[in-house]
Amino acid sequence: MEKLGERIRKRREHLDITINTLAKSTGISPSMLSQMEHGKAFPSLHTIKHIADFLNTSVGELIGENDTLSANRAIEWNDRKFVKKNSYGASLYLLAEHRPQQTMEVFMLEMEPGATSNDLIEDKRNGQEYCFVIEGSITVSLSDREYILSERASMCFFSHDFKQFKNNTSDKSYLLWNIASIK
Amino acid sequence: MEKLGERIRKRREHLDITINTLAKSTGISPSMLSQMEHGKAFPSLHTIKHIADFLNTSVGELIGENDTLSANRAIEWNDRKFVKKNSYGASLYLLAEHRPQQTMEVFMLEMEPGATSNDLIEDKRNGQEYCFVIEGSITVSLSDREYILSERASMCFFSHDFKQFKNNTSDKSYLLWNIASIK
DNA sequence: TCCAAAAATTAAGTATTACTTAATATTGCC
DNA sequence: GGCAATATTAAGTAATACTTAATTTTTGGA
Repeated sequence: MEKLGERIRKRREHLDITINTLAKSTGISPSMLSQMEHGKAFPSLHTIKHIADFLNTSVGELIGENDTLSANRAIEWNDRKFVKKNSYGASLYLLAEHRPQQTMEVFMLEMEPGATSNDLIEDKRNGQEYCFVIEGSITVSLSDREYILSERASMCFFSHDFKQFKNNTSDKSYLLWNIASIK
Repeated sequence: MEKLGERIRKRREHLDITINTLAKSTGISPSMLSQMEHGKAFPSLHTIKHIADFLNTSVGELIGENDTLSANRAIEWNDRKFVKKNSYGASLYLLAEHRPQQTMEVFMLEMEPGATSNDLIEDKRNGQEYCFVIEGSITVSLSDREYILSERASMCFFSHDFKQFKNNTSDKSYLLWNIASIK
Protein backbone atom coordinates (compact mmCIF):
# COMPACT_ATOMS: atom_id res chain seq x y z
CA MET A 1 0.00 0.00 0.00
CA GLU A 2 2.93 2.37 0.61
CA LYS A 3 4.04 2.02 -2.97
CA LEU A 4 0.63 2.91 -4.35
CA GLY A 5 1.87 6.24 -5.66
CA GLU A 6 4.86 4.71 -7.36
CA ARG A 7 2.70 2.12 -9.03
CA ILE A 8 0.27 4.69 -10.37
CA ARG A 9 3.11 6.75 -11.72
CA LYS A 10 4.85 3.77 -13.24
CA ARG A 11 1.65 2.65 -14.88
CA ARG A 12 0.80 6.14 -16.11
CA GLU A 13 4.25 6.63 -17.59
CA HIS A 14 4.14 3.22 -19.16
CA LEU A 15 1.05 4.31 -21.06
CA ASP A 16 2.73 7.61 -21.85
CA ILE A 17 0.03 9.71 -20.29
CA THR A 18 0.54 13.04 -18.52
CA ILE A 19 -0.87 13.87 -15.15
CA ASN A 20 -3.16 16.35 -16.82
CA THR A 21 -4.74 13.91 -19.24
CA LEU A 22 -5.17 11.37 -16.49
CA ALA A 23 -6.70 14.09 -14.37
CA LYS A 24 -9.11 15.12 -17.08
CA SER A 25 -10.08 11.53 -17.85
CA THR A 26 -10.70 10.57 -14.28
CA GLY A 27 -12.23 13.85 -13.22
CA ILE A 28 -9.83 14.68 -10.44
CA SER A 29 -7.32 17.48 -10.24
CA PRO A 30 -3.74 17.16 -11.50
CA SER A 31 -2.58 18.38 -8.15
CA MET A 32 -4.33 15.56 -6.36
CA LEU A 33 -2.72 13.08 -8.69
CA SER A 34 0.67 14.56 -8.09
CA GLN A 35 0.19 14.36 -4.35
CA MET A 36 -0.98 10.79 -4.65
CA GLU A 37 1.99 9.75 -6.70
CA HIS A 38 4.23 11.21 -4.05
CA GLY A 39 2.44 9.56 -1.19
CA LYS A 40 1.30 12.94 0.16
CA ALA A 41 -2.38 12.21 -0.31
CA PHE A 42 -4.42 9.08 -0.49
CA PRO A 43 -7.19 8.40 -2.98
CA SER A 44 -10.62 7.24 -1.98
CA LEU A 45 -11.79 3.83 -3.12
CA HIS A 46 -13.90 5.47 -5.81
CA THR A 47 -11.00 7.53 -7.07
CA ILE A 48 -8.53 4.67 -7.18
CA LYS A 49 -11.12 2.63 -9.03
CA HIS A 50 -11.48 5.30 -11.70
CA ILE A 51 -7.74 5.52 -12.03
CA ALA A 52 -7.34 1.77 -12.26
CA ASP A 53 -10.03 1.63 -14.91
CA PHE A 54 -8.53 4.37 -17.00
CA LEU A 55 -5.03 2.94 -16.70
CA ASN A 56 -6.44 -0.34 -17.82
CA THR A 57 -5.44 -2.16 -14.68
CA SER A 58 -7.04 -3.17 -11.40
CA VAL A 59 -7.19 -1.74 -7.92
CA GLY A 60 -5.57 -4.91 -6.63
CA GLU A 61 -2.68 -4.38 -8.98
CA LEU A 62 -2.21 -0.77 -7.89
CA ILE A 63 -2.23 -1.50 -4.20
CA GLY A 64 0.16 -4.37 -4.75
CA GLU A 65 -2.07 -7.27 -3.87
CA ASN A 66 -0.87 -9.33 -6.75
CA ASP A 67 2.81 -8.74 -6.18
CA THR A 68 3.33 -11.71 -3.96
CA LEU A 69 1.01 -13.78 -6.10
CA SER A 70 2.60 -13.16 -9.45
CA ALA A 71 6.09 -13.47 -8.08
CA ASN A 72 7.32 -17.02 -8.10
CA ARG A 73 6.75 -18.67 -4.81
CA ALA A 74 6.70 -22.25 -3.67
CA ILE A 75 3.81 -23.10 -1.39
CA GLU A 76 4.36 -25.81 1.17
CA TRP A 77 1.46 -28.11 1.86
CA ASN A 78 1.35 -26.83 5.41
CA ASP A 79 1.20 -23.23 4.18
CA ARG A 80 -2.07 -23.79 2.37
CA LYS A 81 -4.48 -21.00 3.09
CA PHE A 82 -7.84 -21.84 4.58
CA VAL A 83 -10.64 -20.22 2.65
CA LYS A 84 -13.81 -21.52 4.21
CA LYS A 85 -15.71 -24.57 5.28
CA ASN A 86 -19.34 -25.50 4.95
CA SER A 87 -21.62 -27.35 7.29
CA TYR A 88 -21.42 -30.54 5.24
CA GLY A 89 -17.88 -31.52 6.21
CA ALA A 90 -16.02 -29.92 3.33
CA SER A 91 -13.23 -27.36 3.70
CA LEU A 92 -11.75 -25.28 0.94
CA TYR A 93 -8.09 -24.25 0.90
CA LEU A 94 -6.18 -22.07 -1.51
CA LEU A 95 -2.92 -23.58 -2.67
CA ALA A 96 -1.89 -21.04 -5.28
CA GLU A 97 -3.10 -18.26 -7.50
CA HIS A 98 -1.53 -16.51 -10.43
CA ARG A 99 -3.39 -13.67 -12.07
CA PRO A 100 -1.10 -11.79 -14.39
CA GLN A 101 -2.73 -12.73 -17.70
CA GLN A 102 -5.46 -15.24 -17.44
CA THR A 103 -6.25 -16.39 -13.95
CA MET A 104 -5.01 -19.64 -12.53
CA GLU A 105 -6.33 -20.62 -9.15
CA VAL A 106 -5.52 -23.83 -7.38
CA PHE A 107 -7.62 -25.02 -4.49
CA MET A 108 -7.60 -28.05 -2.29
CA LEU A 109 -10.81 -29.55 -1.04
CA GLU A 110 -10.62 -31.45 2.21
CA MET A 111 -13.61 -33.73 2.57
CA GLU A 112 -14.66 -35.62 5.65
CA PRO A 113 -16.41 -38.96 5.17
CA GLY A 114 -19.85 -38.23 3.76
CA ALA A 115 -19.04 -34.60 2.99
CA THR A 116 -20.50 -32.67 0.07
CA SER A 117 -19.17 -29.46 -1.41
CA ASN A 118 -22.59 -27.78 -1.76
CA ASP A 119 -22.33 -24.04 -1.29
CA LEU A 120 -18.56 -23.97 -0.97
CA ILE A 121 -18.09 -22.62 -4.43
CA GLU A 122 -19.96 -19.76 -5.97
CA ASP A 123 -18.78 -20.25 -9.48
CA LYS A 124 -19.22 -17.49 -11.97
CA ARG A 125 -15.93 -18.15 -13.64
CA ASN A 126 -15.41 -18.58 -17.32
CA GLY A 127 -12.84 -21.18 -18.20
CA GLN A 128 -11.74 -24.71 -17.65
CA GLU A 129 -11.03 -26.73 -14.58
CA TYR A 130 -9.17 -29.81 -13.58
CA CYS A 131 -9.31 -31.89 -10.45
CA PHE A 132 -7.05 -34.61 -9.11
CA VAL A 133 -7.60 -36.86 -6.12
CA ILE A 134 -4.58 -36.51 -3.87
CA GLU A 135 -5.83 -38.97 -1.30
CA GLY A 136 -8.99 -41.03 -0.83
CA SER A 137 -11.80 -40.99 -3.36
CA ILE A 138 -14.18 -38.32 -4.58
CA THR A 139 -17.41 -38.44 -6.54
CA VAL A 140 -17.84 -35.59 -8.98
CA SER A 141 -21.35 -34.67 -10.07
CA LEU A 142 -21.53 -32.79 -13.32
CA SER A 143 -24.61 -31.84 -15.27
CA ASP A 144 -24.43 -35.01 -17.35
CA ARG A 145 -23.65 -37.63 -14.73
CA GLU A 146 -21.55 -38.67 -11.74
CA TYR A 147 -17.91 -39.65 -11.99
CA ILE A 148 -16.15 -41.60 -9.30
CA LEU A 149 -12.52 -40.61 -8.99
CA SER A 150 -10.33 -42.99 -7.05
CA GLU A 151 -6.98 -42.01 -5.58
CA ARG A 152 -4.83 -40.15 -8.14
CA ALA A 153 -7.59 -40.19 -10.73
CA SER A 154 -8.50 -36.87 -12.33
CA MET A 155 -10.64 -35.10 -14.89
CA CYS A 156 -11.30 -31.85 -16.73
CA PHE A 157 -14.56 -29.95 -17.08
CA PHE A 158 -15.93 -26.52 -17.85
CA SER A 159 -16.30 -23.80 -15.26
CA HIS A 160 -19.82 -23.03 -16.35
CA ASP A 161 -20.90 -26.60 -15.78
CA PHE A 162 -22.82 -27.30 -12.62
CA LYS A 163 -20.60 -29.29 -10.31
CA GLN A 164 -20.56 -30.83 -6.91
CA PHE A 165 -18.05 -32.95 -5.05
CA LYS A 166 -18.88 -35.68 -2.58
CA ASN A 167 -16.94 -38.03 -0.43
CA ASN A 168 -18.99 -41.22 -0.37
CA THR A 169 -16.28 -43.19 1.38
CA SER A 170 -15.53 -43.64 5.07
CA ASP A 171 -12.09 -42.03 4.84
CA LYS A 172 -11.10 -38.42 4.64
CA SER A 173 -10.29 -37.40 1.07
CA TYR A 174 -8.27 -34.60 -0.51
CA LEU A 175 -8.91 -33.12 -3.92
CA LEU A 176 -6.62 -30.83 -5.88
CA TRP A 177 -8.66 -28.42 -7.95
CA ASN A 178 -7.25 -26.18 -10.61
CA ILE A 179 -9.21 -23.41 -12.32
CA ALA A 180 -7.87 -21.56 -15.35
CA SER A 181 -10.19 -18.74 -16.26
CA ILE A 182 -10.34 -16.18 -19.01
CA LYS A 183 -10.81 -12.58 -18.01
CA MET B 1 -18.36 -1.77 -6.32
CA GLU B 2 -22.05 -1.40 -5.44
CA LYS B 3 -22.09 -4.86 -3.93
CA LEU B 4 -19.13 -4.17 -1.70
CA GLY B 5 -21.24 -4.23 1.41
CA GLU B 6 -22.92 -7.48 0.48
CA ARG B 7 -19.57 -9.08 -0.15
CA ILE B 8 -18.15 -8.00 3.17
CA ARG B 9 -21.20 -9.33 4.96
CA LYS B 10 -21.19 -12.57 3.04
CA ARG B 11 -17.54 -13.09 3.76
CA ARG B 12 -17.93 -12.18 7.42
CA GLU B 13 -20.86 -14.53 7.86
CA HIS B 14 -19.04 -17.34 6.12
CA LEU B 15 -16.32 -17.08 8.68
CA ASP B 16 -18.95 -16.88 11.38
CA ILE B 17 -17.73 -13.60 12.78
CA THR B 18 -19.90 -10.93 14.35
CA ILE B 19 -19.76 -7.28 13.42
CA ASN B 20 -18.34 -6.58 16.84
CA THR B 21 -15.41 -8.93 16.58
CA LEU B 22 -14.63 -7.69 13.12
CA ALA B 23 -14.84 -4.16 14.45
CA LYS B 24 -12.48 -4.87 17.30
CA SER B 25 -10.02 -6.70 15.09
CA THR B 26 -9.89 -4.01 12.47
CA GLY B 27 -10.10 -1.06 14.82
CA ILE B 28 -13.21 0.53 13.39
CA SER B 29 -16.60 0.90 14.97
CA PRO B 30 -19.35 -1.70 14.64
CA SER B 31 -21.64 1.03 13.48
CA MET B 32 -19.37 1.92 10.60
CA LEU B 33 -19.26 -1.72 9.59
CA SER B 34 -23.02 -1.97 9.68
CA GLN B 35 -23.35 1.13 7.53
CA MET B 36 -20.81 -0.22 5.09
CA GLU B 37 -22.55 -3.54 4.79
CA HIS B 38 -25.75 -1.70 3.98
CA GLY B 39 -24.14 0.58 1.45
CA LYS B 40 -24.81 3.62 3.64
CA ALA B 41 -21.14 4.44 4.12
CA PHE B 42 -18.03 3.73 2.18
CA PRO B 43 -14.72 2.57 3.65
CA SER B 44 -11.44 4.26 2.92
CA LEU B 45 -8.77 2.30 1.12
CA HIS B 46 -6.97 1.76 4.40
CA THR B 47 -10.08 0.49 6.09
CA ILE B 48 -11.08 -1.89 3.33
CA LYS B 49 -7.54 -3.21 3.31
CA HIS B 50 -7.71 -3.99 7.02
CA ILE B 51 -11.03 -5.70 6.55
CA ALA B 52 -9.80 -7.73 3.60
CA ASP B 53 -6.76 -8.79 5.57
CA PHE B 54 -8.72 -9.86 8.59
CA LEU B 55 -11.31 -11.69 6.52
CA ASN B 56 -8.46 -13.49 4.84
CA THR B 57 -9.34 -12.19 1.41
CA SER B 58 -8.27 -9.35 -0.85
CA VAL B 59 -9.54 -5.88 -1.66
CA GLY B 60 -9.95 -6.95 -5.26
CA GLU B 61 -12.21 -9.76 -4.16
CA LEU B 62 -14.33 -7.46 -2.01
CA ILE B 63 -14.83 -4.85 -4.69
CA GLY B 64 -15.66 -7.59 -7.19
CA GLU B 65 -12.68 -7.35 -9.49
CA ASN B 66 -12.32 -11.10 -9.67
CA ASP B 67 -15.93 -11.96 -10.38
CA THR B 68 -15.41 -12.62 -14.05
CA LEU B 69 -12.34 -14.54 -13.14
CA SER B 70 -13.87 -16.60 -10.33
CA ALA B 71 -16.91 -34.41 -23.29
CA ASN B 72 -16.14 -35.19 -19.58
CA ARG B 73 -14.02 -38.14 -18.76
CA ALA B 74 -12.41 -39.39 -15.59
CA ILE B 75 -8.87 -40.63 -15.99
CA GLU B 76 -7.68 -43.30 -13.62
CA TRP B 77 -4.10 -43.07 -12.46
CA ASN B 78 -3.38 -46.37 -14.18
CA ASP B 79 -4.87 -45.06 -17.41
CA ARG B 80 -2.31 -42.29 -17.69
CA LYS B 81 -0.91 -42.12 -21.16
CA PHE B 82 2.81 -42.45 -21.60
CA VAL B 83 4.22 -39.70 -23.80
CA LYS B 84 7.97 -40.13 -23.76
CA LYS B 85 11.02 -40.53 -21.60
CA ASN B 86 14.46 -39.01 -21.85
CA SER B 87 17.88 -40.47 -21.13
CA TYR B 88 18.13 -38.66 -17.78
CA GLY B 89 15.62 -40.77 -15.89
CA ALA B 90 12.50 -38.66 -16.46
CA SER B 91 9.25 -39.90 -18.01
CA LEU B 92 6.37 -37.77 -19.18
CA TYR B 93 2.76 -38.92 -18.99
CA LEU B 94 -0.40 -37.21 -20.10
CA LEU B 95 -3.16 -37.23 -17.52
CA ALA B 96 -5.73 -35.04 -19.22
CA GLU B 97 -6.28 -32.48 -21.91
CA HIS B 98 -9.15 -30.18 -22.64
CA ARG B 99 -8.99 -27.88 -25.64
CA PRO B 100 -12.38 -26.36 -26.31
CA GLN B 101 -11.62 -22.72 -25.46
CA GLN B 102 -8.21 -22.16 -24.08
CA THR B 103 -6.06 -25.24 -23.75
CA MET B 104 -5.63 -27.09 -20.52
CA GLU B 105 -3.10 -29.87 -20.47
CA VAL B 106 -2.17 -31.93 -17.47
CA PHE B 107 0.98 -33.97 -17.40
CA MET B 108 2.65 -36.15 -14.84
CA LEU B 109 6.39 -36.29 -14.61
CA GLU B 110 7.86 -39.45 -13.16
CA MET B 111 11.40 -38.85 -12.02
CA GLU B 112 13.92 -41.47 -10.99
CA PRO B 113 16.45 -40.48 -8.32
CA GLY B 114 18.85 -37.98 -9.86
CA ALA B 115 16.67 -37.43 -12.94
CA THR B 116 16.42 -34.12 -14.80
CA SER B 117 13.69 -33.10 -17.21
CA ASN B 118 16.05 -31.58 -19.79
CA ASP B 119 14.68 -31.94 -23.32
CA LEU B 120 11.47 -33.59 -22.24
CA ILE B 121 9.42 -30.49 -22.82
CA GLU B 122 9.61 -28.29 -25.84
CA ASP B 123 7.77 -25.34 -24.48
CA LYS B 124 6.58 -22.70 -26.85
CA ARG B 125 3.30 -22.25 -25.07
CA ASN B 126 1.85 -18.96 -24.00
CA GLY B 127 0.13 -19.10 -20.64
CA GLN B 128 0.49 -20.11 -17.05
CA GLU B 129 1.49 -23.32 -15.39
CA TYR B 130 1.17 -25.00 -12.05
CA CYS B 131 2.99 -27.96 -10.60
CA PHE B 132 2.30 -30.05 -7.52
CA VAL B 133 4.48 -32.74 -5.98
CA ILE B 134 2.36 -35.87 -5.70
CA GLU B 135 5.09 -37.92 -4.11
CA GLY B 136 8.73 -37.37 -3.20
CA SER B 137 10.46 -34.05 -3.76
CA ILE B 138 11.29 -32.02 -6.86
CA THR B 139 13.61 -29.10 -7.50
CA VAL B 140 12.27 -26.57 -9.96
CA SER B 141 14.75 -24.32 -11.74
CA LEU B 142 13.27 -21.13 -13.08
CA SER B 143 15.07 -18.18 -14.59
CA ASP B 144 15.29 -16.41 -11.26
CA ARG B 145 16.32 -19.24 -8.96
CA GLU B 146 15.75 -22.79 -7.79
CA TYR B 147 12.74 -23.81 -5.72
CA ILE B 148 12.69 -27.00 -3.73
CA LEU B 149 9.23 -28.48 -3.56
CA SER B 150 8.68 -31.10 -0.91
CA GLU B 151 5.82 -33.59 -1.01
CA ARG B 152 2.52 -31.84 -1.74
CA ALA B 153 4.16 -28.48 -2.18
CA SER B 154 3.34 -26.59 -5.36
CA MET B 155 3.85 -23.38 -7.33
CA CYS B 156 2.77 -21.35 -10.32
CA PHE B 157 4.94 -19.86 -13.06
CA PHE B 158 4.77 -18.54 -16.58
CA SER B 159 5.00 -20.75 -19.63
CA HIS B 160 7.52 -18.48 -21.25
CA ASP B 161 9.87 -18.81 -18.31
CA PHE B 162 12.77 -21.16 -18.73
CA LYS B 163 12.20 -24.17 -16.52
CA GLN B 164 13.72 -27.46 -15.58
CA PHE B 165 12.77 -30.13 -13.08
CA LYS B 166 15.20 -32.26 -11.12
CA ASN B 167 14.91 -35.00 -8.59
CA ASN B 168 17.83 -34.48 -6.24
CA THR B 169 16.62 -37.10 -3.79
CA SER B 170 17.23 -40.81 -3.64
CA ASP B 171 13.56 -41.72 -4.03
CA LYS B 172 11.39 -41.79 -7.09
CA SER B 173 9.24 -38.64 -7.32
CA TYR B 174 6.01 -37.75 -9.11
CA LEU B 175 5.06 -34.28 -10.24
CA LEU B 176 1.66 -33.14 -11.44
CA TRP B 177 2.04 -30.45 -14.05
CA ASN B 178 -0.79 -28.33 -15.33
CA ILE B 179 -0.53 -25.99 -18.30
CA ALA B 180 -3.27 -23.52 -19.20
CA SER B 181 -2.42 -21.79 -22.42
CA ILE B 182 -3.98 -19.05 -24.45
CA LYS B 183 -4.46 -19.68 -28.13
C1' DT C 1 21.62 29.77 -24.72
C1' DC C 2 17.43 31.66 -24.09
C1' DC C 3 12.50 31.71 -24.13
C1' DA C 4 7.95 30.05 -24.05
C1' DA C 5 4.72 26.45 -23.38
C1' DA C 6 3.76 22.39 -21.10
C1' DA C 7 4.12 19.61 -17.27
C1' DA C 8 4.65 18.90 -12.56
C1' DT C 9 4.79 20.36 -7.76
C1' DT C 10 3.53 22.93 -3.54
C1' DA C 11 0.76 25.57 -0.17
C1' DA C 12 -3.34 26.67 1.82
C1' DG C 13 -7.99 26.41 2.25
C1' DT C 14 -12.67 23.96 1.68
C1' DA C 15 -15.94 20.55 1.58
C1' DT C 16 -16.97 15.99 1.55
C1' DT C 17 -17.50 11.98 4.02
C1' DA C 18 -15.42 8.47 6.76
C1' DC C 19 -15.93 7.44 11.25
C1' DT C 20 -17.50 7.74 16.27
C1' DT C 21 -20.61 8.02 20.09
C1' DA C 22 -24.57 6.94 22.07
C1' DA C 23 -29.08 5.69 21.99
C1' DT C 24 -32.51 2.38 19.90
C1' DA C 25 -34.03 -1.83 17.82
C1' DT C 26 -33.65 -6.63 17.03
C1' DT C 27 -32.53 -11.29 17.78
C1' DG C 28 -31.67 -15.34 20.42
C1' DC C 29 -31.75 -18.07 24.51
C1' DC C 30 -32.72 -19.62 29.44
C1' DG D 1 -41.06 -12.64 29.93
C1' DG D 2 -36.47 -10.80 30.39
C1' DC D 3 -31.67 -10.60 29.98
C1' DA D 4 -27.69 -10.57 26.91
C1' DA D 5 -25.70 -10.35 22.64
C1' DT D 6 -25.94 -8.51 18.23
C1' DA D 7 -27.23 -5.24 14.88
C1' DT D 8 -29.02 -0.71 13.28
C1' DT D 9 -29.91 4.33 13.23
C1' DA D 10 -29.23 9.32 14.06
C1' DA D 11 -26.47 13.05 14.75
C1' DG D 12 -22.32 15.17 15.26
C1' DT D 13 -17.08 15.55 14.65
C1' DA D 14 -12.86 15.07 12.88
C1' DA D 15 -10.01 13.56 9.45
C1' DT D 16 -8.57 13.96 4.93
C1' DA D 17 -9.66 13.77 0.09
C1' DC D 18 -9.75 17.13 -3.08
C1' DT D 19 -9.55 21.95 -5.28
C1' DT D 20 -7.72 26.41 -6.51
C1' DA D 21 -4.13 29.06 -7.60
C1' DA D 22 0.46 30.22 -7.51
C1' DT D 23 5.32 28.36 -8.15
C1' DT D 24 8.71 25.54 -9.96
C1' DT D 25 10.64 22.38 -13.17
C1' DT D 26 11.06 20.37 -17.60
C1' DT D 27 10.89 20.31 -22.53
C1' DG D 28 11.82 21.55 -27.16
C1' DG D 29 12.54 24.74 -30.79
C1' DA D 30 14.81 28.94 -32.92
